[in-house]
Amino acid sequence: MNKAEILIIDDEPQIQKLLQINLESNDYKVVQARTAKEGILMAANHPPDLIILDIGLPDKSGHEVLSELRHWYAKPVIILSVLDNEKDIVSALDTGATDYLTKPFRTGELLARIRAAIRRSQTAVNASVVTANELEIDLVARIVKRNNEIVKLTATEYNLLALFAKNESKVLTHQYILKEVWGYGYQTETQYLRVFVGSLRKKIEENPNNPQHLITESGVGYRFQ
Amino acid sequence: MNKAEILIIDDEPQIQKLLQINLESNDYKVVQARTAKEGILMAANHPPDLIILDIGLPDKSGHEVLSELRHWYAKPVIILSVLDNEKDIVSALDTGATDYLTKPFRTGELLARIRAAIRRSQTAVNASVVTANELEIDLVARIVKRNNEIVKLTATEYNLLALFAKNESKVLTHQYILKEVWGYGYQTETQYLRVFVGSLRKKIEENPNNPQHLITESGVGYRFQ
DNA sequence: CTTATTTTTTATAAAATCTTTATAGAATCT
DNA sequence: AGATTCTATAAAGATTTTATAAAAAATAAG
Repeated sequence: MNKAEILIIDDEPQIQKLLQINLESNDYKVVQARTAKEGILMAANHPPDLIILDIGLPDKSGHEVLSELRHWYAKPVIILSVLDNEKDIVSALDTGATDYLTKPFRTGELLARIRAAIRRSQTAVNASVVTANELEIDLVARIVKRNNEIVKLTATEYNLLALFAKNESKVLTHQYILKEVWGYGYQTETQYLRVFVGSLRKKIEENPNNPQHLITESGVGYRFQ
Repeated sequence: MNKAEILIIDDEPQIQKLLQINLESNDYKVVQARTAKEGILMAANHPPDLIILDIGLPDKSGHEVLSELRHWYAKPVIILSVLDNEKDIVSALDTGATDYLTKPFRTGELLARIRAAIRRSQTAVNASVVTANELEIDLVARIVKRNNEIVKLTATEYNLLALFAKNESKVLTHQYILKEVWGYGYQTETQYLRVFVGSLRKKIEENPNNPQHLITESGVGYRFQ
């Protein structure tokens, strides 16, 4: 397989250097931009396999860059931010960020998230069957199996799980989930979500009190892995 | 049912070993070949239920092997490749590959795809007789037997059951069923469906109150198994 | 033309699912 | 540490969906 190409949009030289060294030693091809304008231009000229985007850029906020990118760029965008600000995170994810990390971050974690994001973007398109350990979700047949046995799910439970499966290991915000599963206008009914995540966990988790698949991201949403 | 037999054509010993262990522990019988020539010979002498074919073989490209196989071998062929190359994928699928996976692959996913492929090849279009335990549905002769006795069905009942049989273990939505059996414009007549599913159950189920074949998927549709 | 069969409608009881409320516990913030 | 917000869970109530019988209408058969 060819080296995956990663574009880093960040104005801090230390971060740039750190990322470059780590990514290159992990066999990624690295391309760098220091401003929003430069980054967008580079992404447009030669679309990379993944973009790492800093929120605090000199010329334009990362949010704006993201929303601009998302008009035509479908591959993963991972957000970096010095702020551990919930509103910021939620807004970024809602705009279409694949993942987010707060500085300072652990390099190992970043690499893992990059791997996960790239893997997903490669298999997502044509994979009709999503598997996660003992779980198997067939998005065409609309059937969920656990240890090869069919799990009986209600329509809403299935829709919810399918949404998670399509966005494996990506944090989905409450708002986004509610909009996708219940429809526009239900975005404030967070309690629905809690109830249904609860019943899903009872059906798909080994131990629902210590979920391994449906992970709570407090204040933000949920993540499926 | 007998163990399904899988032929692996791959020259990398690690992959061979990995596949062998995983497949055998999932109750498949595994046969192995290390070259294209050997693989074709083995497939011809004793046709397996599925072939896993590596694209990068020492003596001949997997594409050639595939096209040669397809002259007489109709069962699933899953391609493995180190290249995540769209042109390659398209070309393989066009030559008749059932599925395509890039190395490194997740074992769970491969197993799921194998299951899906085998299931499809057993029931899909090419099968004119679908059997489910004591039931036998001959789609060419339009005859349904239960414990070897002919079941008398009306035209609509038969059309409905045939649709289910062609889509075994797949959830079909009300809308879809209505469109297929009654035609475009009947998609809201869900009650028809209930009535006919009811009468079908009386004819094909051991105990119509606890159906084993025609399963209700509340809020969505029905599933035949 | 009459009768039998099949399909469509209507009505209603039962089952399943979804929504809402209440409350206790966990996580996060100040 | 204490206050506040967020999360999990159970359970009651409301709503939707499903199953079934049976009548009415349409179609086919004799």
